[in-house]
Amino acid sequence: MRESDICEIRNLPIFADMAESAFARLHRGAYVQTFPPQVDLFHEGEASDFLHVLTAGQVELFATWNRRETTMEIVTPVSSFLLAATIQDAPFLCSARTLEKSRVVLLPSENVRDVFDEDRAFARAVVRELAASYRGVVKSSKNIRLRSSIERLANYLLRYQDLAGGAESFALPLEKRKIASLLGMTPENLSRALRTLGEYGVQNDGQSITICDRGPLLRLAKPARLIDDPSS
Amino acid sequence: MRESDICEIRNLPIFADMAESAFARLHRGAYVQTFPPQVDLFHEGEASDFLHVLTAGQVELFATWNRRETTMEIVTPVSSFLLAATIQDAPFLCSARTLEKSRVVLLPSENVRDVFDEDRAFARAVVRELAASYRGVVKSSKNIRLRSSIERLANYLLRYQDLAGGAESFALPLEKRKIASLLGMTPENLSRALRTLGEYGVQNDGQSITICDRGPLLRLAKPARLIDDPSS
DNA sequence: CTAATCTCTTGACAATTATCAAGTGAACTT
DNA sequence: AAGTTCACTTGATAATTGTCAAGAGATTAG
Repeated sequence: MRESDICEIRNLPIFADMAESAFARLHRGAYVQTFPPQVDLFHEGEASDFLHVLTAGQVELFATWNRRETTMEIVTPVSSFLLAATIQDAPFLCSARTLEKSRVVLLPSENVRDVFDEDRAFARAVVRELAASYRGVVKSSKNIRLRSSIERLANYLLRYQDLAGGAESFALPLEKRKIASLLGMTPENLSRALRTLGEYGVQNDGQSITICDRGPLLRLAKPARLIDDPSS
Repeated sequence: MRESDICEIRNLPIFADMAESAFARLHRGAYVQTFPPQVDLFHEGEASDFLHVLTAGQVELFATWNRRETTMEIVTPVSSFLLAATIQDAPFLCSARTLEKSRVVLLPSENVRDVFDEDRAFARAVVRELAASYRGVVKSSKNIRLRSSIERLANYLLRYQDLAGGAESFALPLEKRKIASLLGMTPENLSRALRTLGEYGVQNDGQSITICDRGPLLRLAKPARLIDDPSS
């Protein structure tokens, strides 16, 4: 593992506060891999021998059943993923593939479990990270259960406008078919929903979205802190 | 807090391995409450000052948005709930109400966070419990995203037949409208789905379900370890 | 440059799911 | 015992969502 990779992940909340010696034990035997786009990293059901940290690129976590597939989450740098499977030493519930050229740091799961017992700061950070992930999935579940697809889309657009600094126009961060899958709908349905949102002040051209007036969209979306705010 | 309550929760995996002194610090200032059925315990958005442990009865965790409501989980004894909110010191994402007369042990959240830092066995148990909860929500999310309502119902029935020891006939563990809400469907829809399952060997009379032949139902439900097995 | 591939869009249609209204039967209240 | 309430069921209908097919436009490979 190169010095630059070590530095990069060291600043993550999950590693930031731990002792240097514990961090060294954690990344002993770790390695880094670079993948081209559209590569499968692992498949659901496999054993999770490494905690993964994405340092560059984009990774999709998806699940399959009966020839159906759904996007569970998009991982963006710099963040860890698969913490729960690592802790439990249990098989992955999701599969993963790169969407862009990606760089992944792999920390042996055994190290994670060992150092968890030895370093309090790390233990605290791990449990906080896990609690945050848990709350993230619960929010996503509420989103799917309580809202129709057009309501989910409206909230998605508002969130990404905020992330884009509130600019009237911004680019969608993903292919539309991935957005559709993430929102639990078909690409056809997404296409039609975007047209319908024209009546609510949303203009769409390719990957570009323009929201001329947030008012109508907000009245439709009714964003709620306990569903849409990632920090609460 | 009475001696019997202390014993009861002490045997939970989350408390079983910790030192006696740590356990004592944990339940200092704890108390126990008994609630009649249909009582609201707390509402989403409120601060989580206590880790809850249900020792008797049944509690529903539900979420609301825009006058809609959905059941997120049914808590059965003996188990803890609200661990993630406790750890993060963050507001509840769900509301809770009793479905039966229930007994709840309340452990101050501050104690949980403090003892987490002091007792390794407890820290390990907390993180494992949280990881298990996380994986539970992910499975539930896969269930909702990848399956139609009748497929979810078919899997639900098969699971409860197993829990009932595999007997041909067994009683539903909840009111049908709660089952409907848990499965993300309306009561009307559940009623019709149960009729449809008649073609798959399911007989229903009130709270009683009889599955004369699991074959057809299994072919419809296609249960998967990574969605339906709570232990994997 | 051309052909092939792929995403996105649109239309027609089908399946799924929800809503509204009414009726039945059981449990509970007075 | 009679009345009330409530869960559940059923029918009719509407809304939502998915499927299939075809075509436009962009990108990529040769």
